[in-house]
Amino acid sequence: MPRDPASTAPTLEEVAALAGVSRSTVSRVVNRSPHVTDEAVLAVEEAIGRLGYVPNRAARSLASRKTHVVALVVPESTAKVFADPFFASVVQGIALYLADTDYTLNLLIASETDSNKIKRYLLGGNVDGALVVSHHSGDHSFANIGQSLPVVFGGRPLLEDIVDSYYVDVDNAGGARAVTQHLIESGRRRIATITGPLDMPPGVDRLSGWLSAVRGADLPDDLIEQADFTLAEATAAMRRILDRDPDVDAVFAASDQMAAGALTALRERGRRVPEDVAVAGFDGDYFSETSSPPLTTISQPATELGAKMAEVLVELMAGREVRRVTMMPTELVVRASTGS
Amino acid sequence: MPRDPASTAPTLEEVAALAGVSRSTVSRVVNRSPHVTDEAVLAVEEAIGRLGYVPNRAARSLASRKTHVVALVVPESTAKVFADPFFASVVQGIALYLADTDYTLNLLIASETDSNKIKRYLLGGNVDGALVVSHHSGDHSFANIGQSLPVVFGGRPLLEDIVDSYYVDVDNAGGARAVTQHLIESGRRRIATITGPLDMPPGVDRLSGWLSAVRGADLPDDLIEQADFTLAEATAAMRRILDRDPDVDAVFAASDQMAAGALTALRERGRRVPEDVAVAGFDGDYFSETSSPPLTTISQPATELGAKMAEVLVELMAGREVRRVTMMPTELVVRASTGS
DNA sequence: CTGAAAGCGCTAACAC
DNA sequence: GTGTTAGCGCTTTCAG
Repeated sequence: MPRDPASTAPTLEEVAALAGVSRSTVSRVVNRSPHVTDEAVLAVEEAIGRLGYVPNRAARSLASRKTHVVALVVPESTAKVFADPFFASVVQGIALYLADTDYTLNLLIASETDSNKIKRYLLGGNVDGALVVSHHSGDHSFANIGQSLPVVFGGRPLLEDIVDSYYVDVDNAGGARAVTQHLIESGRRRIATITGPLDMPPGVDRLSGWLSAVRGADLPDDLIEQADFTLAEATAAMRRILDRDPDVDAVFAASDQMAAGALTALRERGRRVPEDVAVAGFDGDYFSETSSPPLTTISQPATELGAKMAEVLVELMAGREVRRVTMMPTELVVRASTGS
Repeated sequence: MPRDPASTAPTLEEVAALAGVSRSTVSRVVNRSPHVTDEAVLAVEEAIGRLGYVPNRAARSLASRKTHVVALVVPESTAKVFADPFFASVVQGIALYLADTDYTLNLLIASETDSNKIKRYLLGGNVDGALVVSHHSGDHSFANIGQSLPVVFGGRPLLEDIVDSYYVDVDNAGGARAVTQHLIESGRRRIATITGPLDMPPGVDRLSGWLSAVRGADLPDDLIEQADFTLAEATAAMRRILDRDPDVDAVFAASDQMAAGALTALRERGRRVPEDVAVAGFDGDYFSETSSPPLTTISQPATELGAKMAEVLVELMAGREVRRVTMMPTELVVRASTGS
C-alpha cells in the first residue's frame, strides 16, 4: 500500500530551521519577493534543495485566498464531440500553456441538465478562473458567472448582446472568404456553399465569409444549402445543389467532414473533382488529408487558440487589462481538390 | 472587473450558525458521518441550501491531509490522438464518474521529454491518486510511481513484467475472436487480418484473438499484414493481401479506420463488399458507421471503461481491496459489410 | 530587510 | 450525538 506522502514532505518550517531564518523569509523567497538579501535567498534555496521541499498547495491557497486552479469547463454536448480533433488540440494548447505557469487545470464536464452544480463549484471559491470551451454551440450559458469570476470562452458567443464576455475565436469569416477567393481566382464561377447550422457562430460566420467573397466578385450568391457539419447531411445537401444547378463548378463546405460528404455525392453523380467541380472545406483536419482527392481547406490554429485562451485568462486573473476579443488567424491550405 | 468570489462565499461557520448547531456537526453532515440525528442533518442541509454553501477545498485538504484531487495523466503522444473518439469517451466516463464523488480531476499532459516534472508533481502530495490513459502505447512509464501513489492505467501494460500495476482494459482478444468467429459462421473460409503495430497491446491482442478463431476452425492463419491503425497503411496492407491471395473472402482489420482503408483497396481492385469479400473492423467508432457499406465491428464500452478506471482508483484510495486487472466486455455489432 | 503573530476554513480527537 | 479545542502549512500584516 502506498504510504502517505504528506507525512514525509518537508515543511516550510523545516526549511526555515535549516536555513537559519524565519518562516516569513522562506515564504518570501519561495514567492520571489524582491525584498530579501541575496545571502538569505541563497541559504533558503540551498535548504530547499537539500530537503526537496515542495510547497503545500492547500496551505498556500488557504492562506493566500487564491487557489491557483483554473477550471476547464466542457459542456457535455461538446464532450460528445470531444472527438473533434479541433477541440482536442484546443485542450492540449490550454494544458501546455498552463503547465508553464503554476496554475493547475481542473476538468469539468458540465451536464446540460445540471449546470448549476458547476456554477456553484466555480463560484464556491474553488478556482481562480475558468475556461469554457463551447466552440460549436456558442453557448455562453456560463456568461453571467463572468461577473464574479474571470472567464474566457473559446468561440464567440451566440448572442451578440453578451458582449461583455472575454473570448478567443478563429477568424471564421476571414478564412471562409479567403478560401472562396481562392476558388474564384482559380477560375470558378458557379460557386455553391454547404453551411453548418445557422444557429452556431461558426455556421453563420463561415457563410458570411463565403457571401462576402462571391458578392465581391459579382458572382451569384444563391447556391446555399444548409447541413449540420456531418458527412451524411452534407452528402444530401450536395445532391440538392446538383439538382438545383447542374452547372455548379465549385463548392465550399463549412467543414472538412462536410466537404468529404460533398465528394461522395459528386462521385455518385459522376462529377470529377477537381476537373468538373472544385471542392474546398474548412478546419484542416483529418478528413481533409485523407479524402481523395485531398482537400483544399482553411486550417485553424487550434493549439494556439487554446494557449491564447489560457494566456488571456492568466492576464485577467492577474488583474491586468486584456482585450475582450482575440481573433486567431487562419491559413489557406491548397490541395488537389481545387485544381492541379 | 470580477470581484473576489472568496469574500462572498459562505463558510461552514455561517452554516452552523444558521442551522443552530456547531461547526463539527456541519462538518459531519457534509462528510456523511452516520452519527448525526436526522433532525440535525435536515437543519444543516436546509442551511446549506439557503446559503449555497460549498466547502472550501483548500481548508478541507489542509485539515484532512487529503487533496481530494486525482490526476488524469495523458501522455502527449496520446494527446495527439486525443481526437481518438475512444479516448474522448474514456475521459468523459472518468469525468462523469468523478463528478458524483467529491474528487476533482486534474488534467496533466505529460510531455515525453520531461515526464519527471509530472512525476514530481504527482509525488509532491498534490493529488491522492492518478489515472493514466496510455491506451494505445501501453506505455507504463509511470508504473513505478504506483508504489507511492494509487495509480490506475487504461489499457494493459506493454511489458508483462509490470504485473503489479492496476489497470482496466477492453477485452481485445475476446472481441477479435468473436468478430472473426462471425466471419467464419457466415461461411467465409479464406480470412485475412490487418493488424495494428505489434508493439502495442491492442495490436497484439487483437491479432491473437483472430488467430485463436481461425485456428479453432482449422482455417489457414497465414494471411497477416501489419499496419499502424491508420487508413493509409491499411489500404496498402489490403493490397498486399490481395496480391498474396486473390481468393481471400474476408478480412478482419484491427480498427475501423483500417477497415475503411481495406474498403478503399477492395474497391480499387473491383471487389464487392460483402459479396466478394466480407470486411470487419474493431472499435465501433465513427468510421464503422459512415463507411459504405457500414462496418461490422466490435464496439468498445469506452465510457464504461473510463468510469471503471475511476471507480477502481477511488476504491484504491479508500484503501479497499481491488482486483489489479479489470476486463471490460465488448459487443459484436453486425452491419452490411459482412453480409446482407 | 526580517521576525512575530494571527489567522485562512476545515477536520479530528476528545470530552461531554 | 454534539460541542470544544487544537491545529493542518502557509501568507500576511505589523513591528522592529
